[in-house]
Amino acid sequence: MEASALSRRDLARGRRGRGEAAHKENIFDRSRMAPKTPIKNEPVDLSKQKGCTPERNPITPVKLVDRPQPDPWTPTANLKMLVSAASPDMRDREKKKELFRPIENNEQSNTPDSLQYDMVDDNTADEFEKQRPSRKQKSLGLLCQKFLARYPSYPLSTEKTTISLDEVASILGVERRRIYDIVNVLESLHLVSHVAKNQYCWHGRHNLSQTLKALQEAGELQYGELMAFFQHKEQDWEYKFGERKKDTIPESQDRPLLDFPEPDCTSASASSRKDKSLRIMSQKFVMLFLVSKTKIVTLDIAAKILIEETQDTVDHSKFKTKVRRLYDIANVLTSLGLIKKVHVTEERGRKPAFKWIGPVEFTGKTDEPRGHSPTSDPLPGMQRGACTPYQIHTTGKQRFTRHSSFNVAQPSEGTRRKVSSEPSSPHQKRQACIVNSDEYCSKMINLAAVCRQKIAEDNRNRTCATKPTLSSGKNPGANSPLSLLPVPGDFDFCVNTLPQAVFPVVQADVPSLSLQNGVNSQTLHPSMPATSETENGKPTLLPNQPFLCFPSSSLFMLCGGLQENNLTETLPATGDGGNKGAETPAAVLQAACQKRSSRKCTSPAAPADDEEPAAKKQTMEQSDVPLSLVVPKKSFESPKAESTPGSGCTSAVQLEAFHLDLASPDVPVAADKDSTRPLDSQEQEKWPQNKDPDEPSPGKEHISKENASQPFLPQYIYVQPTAGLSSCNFLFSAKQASGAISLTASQLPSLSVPCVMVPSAALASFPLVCSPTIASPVSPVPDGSFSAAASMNFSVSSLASTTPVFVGTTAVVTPKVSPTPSVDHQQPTHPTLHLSPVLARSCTAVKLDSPMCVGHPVTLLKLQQPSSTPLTPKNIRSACHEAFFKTPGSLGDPVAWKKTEGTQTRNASSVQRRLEISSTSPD
DNA sequence: CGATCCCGCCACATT
DNA sequence: AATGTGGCGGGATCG
Repeated sequence: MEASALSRRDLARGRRGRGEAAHKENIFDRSRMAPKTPIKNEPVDLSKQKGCTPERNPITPVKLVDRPQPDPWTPTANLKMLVSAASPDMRDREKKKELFRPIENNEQSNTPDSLQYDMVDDNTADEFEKQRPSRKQKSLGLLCQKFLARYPSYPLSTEKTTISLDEVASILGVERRRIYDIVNVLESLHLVSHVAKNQYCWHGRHNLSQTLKALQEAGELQYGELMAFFQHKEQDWEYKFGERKKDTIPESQDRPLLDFPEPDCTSASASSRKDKSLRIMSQKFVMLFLVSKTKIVTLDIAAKILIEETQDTVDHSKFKTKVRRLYDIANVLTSLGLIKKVHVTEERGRKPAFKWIGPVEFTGKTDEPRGHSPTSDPLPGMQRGACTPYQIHTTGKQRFTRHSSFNVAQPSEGTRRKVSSEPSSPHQKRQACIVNSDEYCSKMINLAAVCRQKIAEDNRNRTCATKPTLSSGKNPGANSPLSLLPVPGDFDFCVNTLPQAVFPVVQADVPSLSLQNGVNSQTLHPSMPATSETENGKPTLLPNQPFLCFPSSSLFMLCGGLQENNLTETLPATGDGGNKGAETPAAVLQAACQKRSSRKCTSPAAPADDEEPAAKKQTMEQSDVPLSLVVPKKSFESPKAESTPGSGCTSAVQLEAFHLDLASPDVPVAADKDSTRPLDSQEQEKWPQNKDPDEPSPGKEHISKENASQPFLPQYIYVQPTAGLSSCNFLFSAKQASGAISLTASQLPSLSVPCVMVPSAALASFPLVCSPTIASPVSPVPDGSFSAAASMNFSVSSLASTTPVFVGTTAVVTPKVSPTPSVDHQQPTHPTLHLSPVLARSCTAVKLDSPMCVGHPVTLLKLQQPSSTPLTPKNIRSACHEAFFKTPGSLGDPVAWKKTEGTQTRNASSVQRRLEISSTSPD
């Protein structure tokens, strides 16, 4: 009866026609149950639907769980009954919830809803009409509130509440589909976990802080990387990358990286859909908030970011779709009280945005790998690095096993998960994945924006380093590819040369130059394997080659010059700073770097650091501009469309590409280089490229060739590790520093190019490390993780410095050696960067195998700090961090990577993949 | 009219 | 093949 009535109404309203048929799912037909209550839910009348006559009886066996049949609605009848019974209660809740709602916009909507609800009962159909109408009542946010109302925020650990989707759907009177929307978001925050088919386990908010923290960390890292990537991308890469990426990325990596490596199950294989999943989007979205200083994220920005694609412009439709999804997510988050809707008025106008109103404490998180961070973590243990997230469950309370936390955790994942009871649900896979590398673009964007803001502020505040960046002009000398690194003097980065080569910098203190020098000095030996490792599988470092490691952010810097361009584009919109153009990039870089470095490094170690960081922080905070995230419009994207769909992001790919190159020199590399060149070229040219093209490693060769061919070559190639890999990023300077070259030439032509590895995770924390050369090629270690860790460690320890370095390609830093190289990073004076003294202090060469890198063992120079921390590979959490991003597997085996092979890029962003797929459809 | 976002088709994943 | 999941976007509502 009612149903029909309802349906009519609906129809009348014009609801979408589709409906008619629809309702397959479970709609509750409460109608039958209680005629009168139209209930909030909508009454969909199933009856008509599809032919079935629902009315048949609602009562049917409920499918609650099973839902044997297609006609769900009927089955649910039972539920309905329940519902009906409950309905009053429900209503109350709802009302209450509404109250809750405030979170969001609060006020507004409530009343109506509630009223309506009430009305419903009383009135009949007529009223119904009234009632039902509003969409609000049906809104996902309201639904979510209802949903949440059913479960305690902090359930006793003992009791594990299982949630039956069908049941809930029926109770709430909605289709199951809607419940999925809610649950997916909740799952991304670990409030629930998917236990089995239709079954979810309610965890409540116990882990929320941990989760958020993890997300924050992940977000930072990722972004950082992205940023770096971004730059690259923008610069040259775009196109090239795009292509490469395509190649590489797609397949292999995809998401695997982060995604879900779930603990056990996951094998990673499947994931197809999941990538996109709302779950992931949700996490990313949350990350945006967490990394945003302002805590405000506009929808469009978020959408852009989340559209990994990179596609620029891309489809408008896509954008729209993304936005729709974001609304869905936002509604749930709002219901959770984590965000609220706000409007940001920007240049362009007023834009819808959401502000994070949830806990931020963890924000402070430290991520540092190193030690436990100071920050207060709620959860003990967790924090360390990436691990934390995982732990979440474990940590204390929890019983819930099932789900996974972020993928990241690989480590234990399995264990944990299983723990729970679960049978195994196939579904396990799904866990939330944290972002992956994919989104570089988006991240980049964000980061850029953020950085930009920061920078701007920073600039204001401090002058020091900032600007230099891009301006390319700054140090010509510096320009050298590596030079970048050096720039900063303080920065952390250390350069070391290998035994042979040494970077003056390091030792000297000032490094800035060192890079350059280092470069020069370095010798490469022909060997090269470094790059080549890829091929082998093991990476070896080149002995002589210099390496630089720095935080991804740093990388950013490196690209700086390039970036600028890009950045500029991207950033433009933002108003804050004003920094747009050149500065921006730099700023960004700085910011990025700083942050990280500061955090990580922060520590006390470097005096200087404190200052700066603080300043930065301040700035950051201040900057709050909501917009921070604002992304430029698509600027970044546009250009390249051609390249590939995925082009934008490529970071991950790059790495692979990189590897590939080594392996097979041909192609890709060149391309990259080309692309790169442009940027740097100017400055770079100066440098002579000494390298020889001839020899050595393929990769190098390419480079060298290019160099040769082109004088400028300055570029770096950045490889992002993205996914799995370790998080290392490599930068290669296309051209080396002249000096390096020279040396090289004689010795190692092949290698001449310096590489920079940056572990993403690690990076974050520390500045850079450059090792000019590495000593032995170590075999790739099994523990890739370690390597990463190791690197990190050292870096961390050593680097106390906070300051980020900027490297602008162009501007970059001056080579100048600063007087106080080491220590004061900060001196205002420095033009650009500061080196961290620490680094300078001692760099030891360490060999790391970086897993990331493909395993080849790279030797990093370690800086010893005063305290030298041992680098054991493992120890560091940095490793964890890495892991965080990566899948375990990746970490572990370098080899695997290779296998991955072709892909190389695990990095590739899933997005890209998708894109590609779509367009191409690889699969 | 733009912002929101409900609704449910339909494809993919899993069983 | 059935069913669970959930991407996706049309188009209805809201403001």
